[in-house]
Amino acid sequence: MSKQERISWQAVQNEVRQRISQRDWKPGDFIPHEADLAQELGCARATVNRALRGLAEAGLLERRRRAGTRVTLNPVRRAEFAIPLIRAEIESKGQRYAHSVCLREMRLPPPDVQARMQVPANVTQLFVQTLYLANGAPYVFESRWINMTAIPAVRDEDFATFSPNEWLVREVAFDGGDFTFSAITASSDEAAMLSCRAGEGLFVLDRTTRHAGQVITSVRLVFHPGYQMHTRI
Amino acid sequence: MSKQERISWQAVQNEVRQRISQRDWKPGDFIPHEADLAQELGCARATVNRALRGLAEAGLLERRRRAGTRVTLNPVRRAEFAIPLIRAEIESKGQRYAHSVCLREMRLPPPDVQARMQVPANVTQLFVQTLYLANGAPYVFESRWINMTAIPAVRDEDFATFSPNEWLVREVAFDGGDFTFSAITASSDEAAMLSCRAGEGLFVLDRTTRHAGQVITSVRLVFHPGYQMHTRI
DNA sequence: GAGTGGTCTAGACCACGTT
DNA sequence: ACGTGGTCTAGACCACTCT
Repeated sequence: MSKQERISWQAVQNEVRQRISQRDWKPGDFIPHEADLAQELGCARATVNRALRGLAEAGLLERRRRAGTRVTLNPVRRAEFAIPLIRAEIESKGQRYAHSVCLREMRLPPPDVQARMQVPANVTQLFVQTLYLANGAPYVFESRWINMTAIPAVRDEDFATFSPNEWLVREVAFDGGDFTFSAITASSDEAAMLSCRAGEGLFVLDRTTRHAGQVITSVRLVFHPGYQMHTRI
Repeated sequence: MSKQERISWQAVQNEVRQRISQRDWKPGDFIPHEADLAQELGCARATVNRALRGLAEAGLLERRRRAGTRVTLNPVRRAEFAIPLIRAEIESKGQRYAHSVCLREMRLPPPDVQARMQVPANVTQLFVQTLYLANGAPYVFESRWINMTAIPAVRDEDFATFSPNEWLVREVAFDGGDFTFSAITASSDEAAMLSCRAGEGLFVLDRTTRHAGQVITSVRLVFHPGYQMHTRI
């Protein structure tokens, strides 16, 4: 009797990855059908399916019913970023977290914010500006609009113990959002807030957060000079 | 006879999502075991497993053997970016693509690049600078180091028809990489390349690409002023 | 129409972490 | 130790899509 070794779906993935990597199967090629692969590798078709599905999710394969499975021609490289709480980001670097609310008032949003938030033109919303500090040094400057219609409870919140960022994460459920990353040239105001020179290049994240079809909040984060965002495939 | 309806794993996911969303199961709570859920919902345990695994991957649940499954306390928000070919990115906006190689020479990498590329200190590598254009206007300026030991075939390539970006994607397999996003203040050289003023804030992507444990290439992309990178959850 | 991936089932065994 | 999630199997049917 030959020993019966169980083939894991990870083993199948590795095998397939290798064949692709070694150009056994080239970009654009069709690879064998699930049933054939299962027989060749000595495992159930479900195991092959599990393996190939993972590779397809990773963008390495393209699968279509009836047509078959092929090696992706131009693998779209995808990078995934974790979007942590600012507090968590600072404390994970071993630095001391603090925040200070600079401004908190009801205000009429400018047209672009009205559009992003899908709110009526003549209704004021809550506008909060907050500076976040790491070891006492400016880390990121936040300008945030909060939809008062969607989140009426925010009316009585002064964000002293919980920053707008934390408060919203704790109190409100999210289910979607848009992110835009860009670079700006620091204005004198921004330079003053972040204790840097006017004219420096600053990393910016604009985020709009939704829940149940409503926009909850729209925020711009301007990071200190030298800030970096990392990820890895 | 009651009609036998098949329960899909998506249906199970929706049910679970709803119970979490309705605070039926609150953050931190343990949810029923797979076997119990399967019986309650009238499907196989494998179906429940498929559903819960997906929610765990999405960060909504935390699963541990023996301990059970609980609703994640502070769901980590994740954003996924597609990293397209520069040509594809430009052409997808309906703009005309072009590139021009400004510099191509063997050169000793500076220490930080040596470290990133894990190459010996006294070996020259290929250094290529390329400007990418959209409708004739500077789009992104690329400074790239290519590991000649790993990719000897690049010796005879002048990147006239295929840019370094495209050539490498076509000729070399990747299996990993590091990405760093940041903002810089344009130097006069960079300003000249990108036809902008010195001192402007520019969006920068540093990328190091690996294959089979070797570093293939290390590249810095400096984008034109106003460049934005979008994503959505 | 027919072939391929997508999914469900019922049962079984295993790995691992909690106790 | 023991219980829970993790996985594999063999078989079946279905959905989609290409010809």
